[in-house]
Amino acid sequence: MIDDVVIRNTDVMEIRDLRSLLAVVRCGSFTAAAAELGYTQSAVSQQVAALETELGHRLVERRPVRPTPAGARLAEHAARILLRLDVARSELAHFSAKPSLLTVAASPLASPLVLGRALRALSSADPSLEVHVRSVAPQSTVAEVASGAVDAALVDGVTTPGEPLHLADAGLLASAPIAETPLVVVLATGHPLLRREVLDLDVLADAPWVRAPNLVAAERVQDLLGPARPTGIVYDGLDPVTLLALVAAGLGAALVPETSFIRAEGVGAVALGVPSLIHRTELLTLRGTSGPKDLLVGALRAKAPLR
Amino acid sequence: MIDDVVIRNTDVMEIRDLRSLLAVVRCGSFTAAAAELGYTQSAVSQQVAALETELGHRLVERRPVRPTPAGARLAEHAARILLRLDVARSELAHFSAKPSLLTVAASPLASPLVLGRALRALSSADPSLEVHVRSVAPQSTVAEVASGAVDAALVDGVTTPGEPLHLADAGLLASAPIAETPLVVVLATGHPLLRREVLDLDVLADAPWVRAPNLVAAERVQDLLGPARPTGIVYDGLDPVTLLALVAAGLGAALVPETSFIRAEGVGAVALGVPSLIHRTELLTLRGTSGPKDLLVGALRAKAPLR
DNA sequence: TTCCCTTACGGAACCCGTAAATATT
DNA sequence: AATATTTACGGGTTCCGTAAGGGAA
Repeated sequence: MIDDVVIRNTDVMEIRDLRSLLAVVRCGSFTAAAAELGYTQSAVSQQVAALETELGHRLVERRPVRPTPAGARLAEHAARILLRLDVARSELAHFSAKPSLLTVAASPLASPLVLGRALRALSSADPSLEVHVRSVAPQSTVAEVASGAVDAALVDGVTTPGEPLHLADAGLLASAPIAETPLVVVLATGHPLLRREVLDLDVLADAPWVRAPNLVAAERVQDLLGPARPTGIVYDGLDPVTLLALVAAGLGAALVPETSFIRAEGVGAVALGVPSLIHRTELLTLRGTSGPKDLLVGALRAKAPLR
Repeated sequence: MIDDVVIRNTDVMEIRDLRSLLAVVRCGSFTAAAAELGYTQSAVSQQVAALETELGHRLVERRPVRPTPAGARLAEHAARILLRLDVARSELAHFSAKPSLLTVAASPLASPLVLGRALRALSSADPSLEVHVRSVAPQSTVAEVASGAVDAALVDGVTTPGEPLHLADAGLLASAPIAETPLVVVLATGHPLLRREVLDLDVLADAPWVRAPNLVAAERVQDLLGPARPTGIVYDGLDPVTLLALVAAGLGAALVPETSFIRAEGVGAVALGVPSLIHRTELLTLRGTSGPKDLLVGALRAKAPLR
C-alpha cells in the first residue's frame, strides 16, 4: 500500500535497449525502428523510455524524432558494441565449422586485378575450393565481415601514404595492407584541364564533380576541398564504368585510383597533385580464426605490391 | 502436452551474461565470480550455461574452471564492451553535472614534475578550483577514467619513440602525449656494470631484476629479453622510493625513466642502450565531454615537452 | 482528421534464489 | 568427507502486445 513501487531494474544498460535506441536514431521513427526489430512501436517506446529514466537523460526528441547530443553519443557507442557482438558471434561460429567455401566481398575499385591474380593462384593450388566473390560498397564491408556474411573483404579508400584506413576499432578485425595507388582525376575528353601535367585541388574546387560515394569514399577529399560544397551530381551505384560514362558525358570530374585496367572512351586522366592523398586497398578478416580465408590472405600478400 | 517447450530467448547475447562470463574467467571460479557480482553461484552457473547453449560452444572448462579458447576470446570481447559501457555512462553523467572539482589519477612515474607545474598554473589561474590527485597503478588508469572515478589520468609506459601507448580501443578515450623520456637502468652503487656508458639488454638478460609491474609496465621489455624469465624479485607497490631502496640493497636492477627528480642513496644509473625503447607519458580523458579537465589538458600541453 | 508516440493493463516469459543432487579432489 | 558446480523448482519481476489515450500537423 505504501510505496512498494519498484522503480526498474536499474542494472546495467542491456543490449536490447541499446539496439532499439540505435534503430530509432537511425530510422528517425519509432514505428520504423519497431518494424525493423520485429517489435511493436509500444515495445520500442518503452525500451527507450526505460533507458532515458535509467540514465536520467532525454535521448531522443520526439516530433520530429531526432537524437539529443547525449542520445547521439550513446547511439555511437551502441553501434560499436553491436558490431563487436557481431564479430564475437562470427568468430565463435568459425570455431567449429570449417567449410571448403570461401566467400569474398570486394569494393569495386579495391585492386580488382590483384584480387584476380590471387584467386587464380588459389584455384590452381586447391581446385576443390569453391570461391564466391561479391561486390559491395566500401561502407558495408566491415559489417559484412563482422556478421560473418563473408570470410574476407577487400576494401579501398583514400588516405595518406602508409596510413591505414582505420575502418573499425583497432584490433576488432584483422586488416592487411594490399596496395597503394596514386589518385587521378578523370575528365571528359577535350576538357581544358586535361592539358596539364598534374591537377591541384584548388583548381578543381569550383569545378562540377561526379561524386560516387559507393566507389570512392571521399570524406578526406571533401575536407581538403574546404567548406565549399562541390557542385555536380551523385552516382549512387557500384559500377565504375557507369561513373566513367557520366564523366565522359561531361557531367563533371571524378577522382579514381590510377589503374591501367579501366579505360573508357571519351575520358582522360590527370595525376592528382596532392601527394598526401593516395588510394589504398586493405583486406579485412576476422581475427583469431582460421579457415580458407588464410589461403587468400597469403596469396594476396604474395601478389601485393605492399611489403 | 507435446513440446510446448520454449528453448530460450535465443535473442542476442545480453550484457548480464557477458559480465558473468568475464567474472568467471577472471576469478577462475563460479563461487568467487558470484560473490563479486552479488549473485548466487547458481545464478552465475545458469547464465554461463545459457550462453553456452545459445552459442553452441563450451566456454569454460570446469574443475578446474578455465576458459576454452572460444570462451577466452568471448571474454576479451566482453571486457571491451563493458569498458565501453562504462565510458558511455560516464560521458552521459558529464552531460549534466559540471562541478568545480577536478580529480586526477596519475601513475607514480608519469612525469610528476610536469603534472606539478601544470597544476600550479591551474591553481593560480583559478584559485577556486579544488583539485584532487591520486596515485594508481598504470594498469588501472583506463578503468578509472572510464568509470568516471577521475576526470583525467596521467599514465606512463614503455613504447617506441613517437608511438602511442595504445591503452584502450582507438577513439574510446581521448589521449594526449605529454612527455617522452629515455629509460635508464638503476643498479646498486658499486655494481660493476655501472662503469659502462650504456647498457644493452643482452648484458642484463641474466642479471637479477627487481620488477615493479605497477611502476613500469614492462611487457615490451620482457619481449626483448626473450623467453628467458628474468630472475629476481617483484615489487608490487606503487612507491618509486621503495623500488630504489630494493635496488640499493643489491636485490637486482630496475628499469625506470631518467629523471633528475628522483635521487637515492646507494643507487646509480646507466643509460639503456636500446634506442627503440622509451618511456612515454600520456593524458587520458573522456571524449566529447567538457569540464575542468579541459583546463588541465591545456595546462599540461603548455608545459609538455612534446609538441 | 490523421499520424505517431505514450500510457494502461494483462499475460507470458524470464530470471534469480533456495535447496537437493551430482561430481571431483 | 568436503568442496564446488549443476539441476530442479517456485515466486516475483520484467517485458512485450493489445488497446486506449494524447498531442501535433
